[in-house]
Amino acid sequence: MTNKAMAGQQEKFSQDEFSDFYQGDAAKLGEFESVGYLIKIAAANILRNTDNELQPYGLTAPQWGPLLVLSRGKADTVAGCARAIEVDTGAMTRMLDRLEAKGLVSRKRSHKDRRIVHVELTKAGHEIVKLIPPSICRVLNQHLVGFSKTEFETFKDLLRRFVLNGREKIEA
Amino acid sequence: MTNKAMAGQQEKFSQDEFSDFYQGDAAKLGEFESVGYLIKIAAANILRNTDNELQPYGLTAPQWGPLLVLSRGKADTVAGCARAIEVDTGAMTRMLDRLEAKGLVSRKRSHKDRRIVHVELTKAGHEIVKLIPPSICRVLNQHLVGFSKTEFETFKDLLRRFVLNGREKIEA
DNA sequence: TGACATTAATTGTTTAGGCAAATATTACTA
DNA sequence: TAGTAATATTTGCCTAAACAATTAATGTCA
Repeated sequence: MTNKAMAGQQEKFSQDEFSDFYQGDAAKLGEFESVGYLIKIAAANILRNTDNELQPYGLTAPQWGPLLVLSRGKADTVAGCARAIEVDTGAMTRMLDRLEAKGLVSRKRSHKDRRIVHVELTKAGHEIVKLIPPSICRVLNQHLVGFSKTEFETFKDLLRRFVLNGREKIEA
Repeated sequence: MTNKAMAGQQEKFSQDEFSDFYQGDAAKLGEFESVGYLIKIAAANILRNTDNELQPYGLTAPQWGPLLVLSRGKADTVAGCARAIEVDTGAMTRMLDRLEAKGLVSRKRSHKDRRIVHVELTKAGHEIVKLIPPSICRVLNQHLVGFSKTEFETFKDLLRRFVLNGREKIEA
């Protein structure tokens, strides 16, 4: 593969490891040299393209998240959905308001624990959920045109590490 | 690899190139296997961490963009700033309202072309701009801990291609 | 048991962005 | 030159997310 494997013998000497990718005066922060900018733009583009894909179904991009979470049984409460998608519970309450207004989900208070509100897909919700994954896949595959399988795996690996690095900082 | 690669002999030698990274039923769309999800989370984390860094200066994360654009002379009008940051001109108008309210920028109508409103940094704006790049750099470097220089370059390359692929679709 | 902490859900307030419409001004072109 | 197209800015309306505060219910522990 890369010349990286060659350095494997030294390994722990991090011959190539670095910690000052960006320096104080950085003249390139708002450009294609900045991973921050690139990620921001990438996220915005995914959002727009997904919005376009889902528009025929009357859905916005952020709305597919809760629907899929519910349909896959990953959560069945407001707070559960919020955790699954990593958003505020307040944001989730209002997101579910909108989905409820569209007749896609329904809520009812739990009897066992009266703090909890159970959320479930309506019949219409179940119908629409089927249409979502193909749309998402189309968008993602489009963004990945020209990627090799190895590049795809590398990309995910780098993204995961990037995310986890940042997370430590948050919870510090 | 898969039986797909066998057909590669006919194609353009793209032995490893692929086009179905995600398939119709994809069970992993909201997880660490989805580049869409990863990018969304990455963007959100950058935003949060940058917010924390800039909070001492009374700035939010999205606000540093216009300030830097202005300070580097990349734009000096509302529409120019909007283009530089790739946001709506309506959003930029209101962003500049907020920055103006904080006394960081000022606006005045052009004499030559009376459609245009020129924007510039105030004295306070120039002061605060100096503090921004180090903060951004800290955040990005933190996210990149453990990356080798090659991985860093690879990461940017993949992100650029990912972005450009999606852009074609938008403008289609 | 009673005080205190935790959890769940909601609501208010703010920032932020997208899209569409309205207005004003300038550019282009037949 | 008249009429139309394009550009710049603003505003209205909507979605979305964060943070803080509130309310209600449940858990925990001395």
